Amino acid sequence: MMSRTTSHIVEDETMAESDNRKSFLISNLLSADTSLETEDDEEENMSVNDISMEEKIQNDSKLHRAFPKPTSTSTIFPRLMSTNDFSYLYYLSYQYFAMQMLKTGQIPAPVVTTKSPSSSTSTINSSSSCSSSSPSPNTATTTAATTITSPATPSSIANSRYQCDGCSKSYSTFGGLSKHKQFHCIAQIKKQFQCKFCEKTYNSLGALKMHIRTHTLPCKCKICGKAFSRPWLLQGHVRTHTGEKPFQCEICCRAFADRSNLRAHMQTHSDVKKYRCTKCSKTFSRMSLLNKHMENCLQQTTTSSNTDNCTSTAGFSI
DNA sequence: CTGGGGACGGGGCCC
DNA sequence: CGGGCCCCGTCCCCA
Repeated sequence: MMSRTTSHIVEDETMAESDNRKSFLISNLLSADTSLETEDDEEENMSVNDISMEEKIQNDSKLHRAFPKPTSTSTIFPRLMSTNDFSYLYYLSYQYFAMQMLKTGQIPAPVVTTKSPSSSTSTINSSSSCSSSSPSPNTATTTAATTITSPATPSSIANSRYQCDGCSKSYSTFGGLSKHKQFHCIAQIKKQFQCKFCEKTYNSLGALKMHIRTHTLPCKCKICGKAFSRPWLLQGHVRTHTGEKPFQCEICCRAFADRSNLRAHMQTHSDVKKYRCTKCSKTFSRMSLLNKHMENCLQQTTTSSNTDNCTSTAGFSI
């Protein structure tokens, strides 16, 4: 809930009055928010819509009565940092603040950072601020907590942009940046699924969890204690103890404990192997055999000043 | 050196 | 979302 002591907007009001004001703001601005929706969906073309939005805010007398102008940056920033559960007001206040910066030429603080997720009651919901269809403050998402890098020089104020620290794309509104980071920025999305044990990143949580198993090795053999990342790997290992070979060659009836090894074995029954050297057309049942062959083939071609065939193609074909 | 088997790793897909 | 499975691949060893 909003703190009475930290809010400059509702410090003299009851919470009921605050809710009424919130509803008033939202209902009066949803019409103007059409441009914001367009902006969020069309990330690269936002400047025109932003100007339209700013003009609407600036010229809306109802808005000014409900949301009085701050008098200086010293009164703006504490409110921005503490208005934690009313993201729509936060968005509007920041828009208003940006306009004042444009007008006065004042230099804003270098960095304005939202509260960290550790303080759950003070997390600013930036995602709902850019979603006009659901302005509820209860839809806060920690992924939308972002760092806002403000322009550093007075000359750049005129081109006030919010830059993504993941891919360096810039946006003219905080809402546009928030939505970009939450849904579109590959760098930001990948950051969410980065392995804590190594540098690998994944597009999904499931893939990351699967990878993490290669570090934690949760499957241990009861016989020898060796650990594996997946149960079926352990299952295959246990076969080395039991001697079980469930995969049988249909041609020679030889049995294997591993399906991949049976597949490799099946290559031995084929006249034309799967992996072929593009230099001499010799075929091999395994990639490793082809690689070994190509090393020798490369040496031969090196001596004959033809070094490009086997290595450049480095290929295999069926 | 070559060919083949054994053991294992890891990403992706499906249920 | 997690487990099972498939597929591709690598490394090592041996005949």
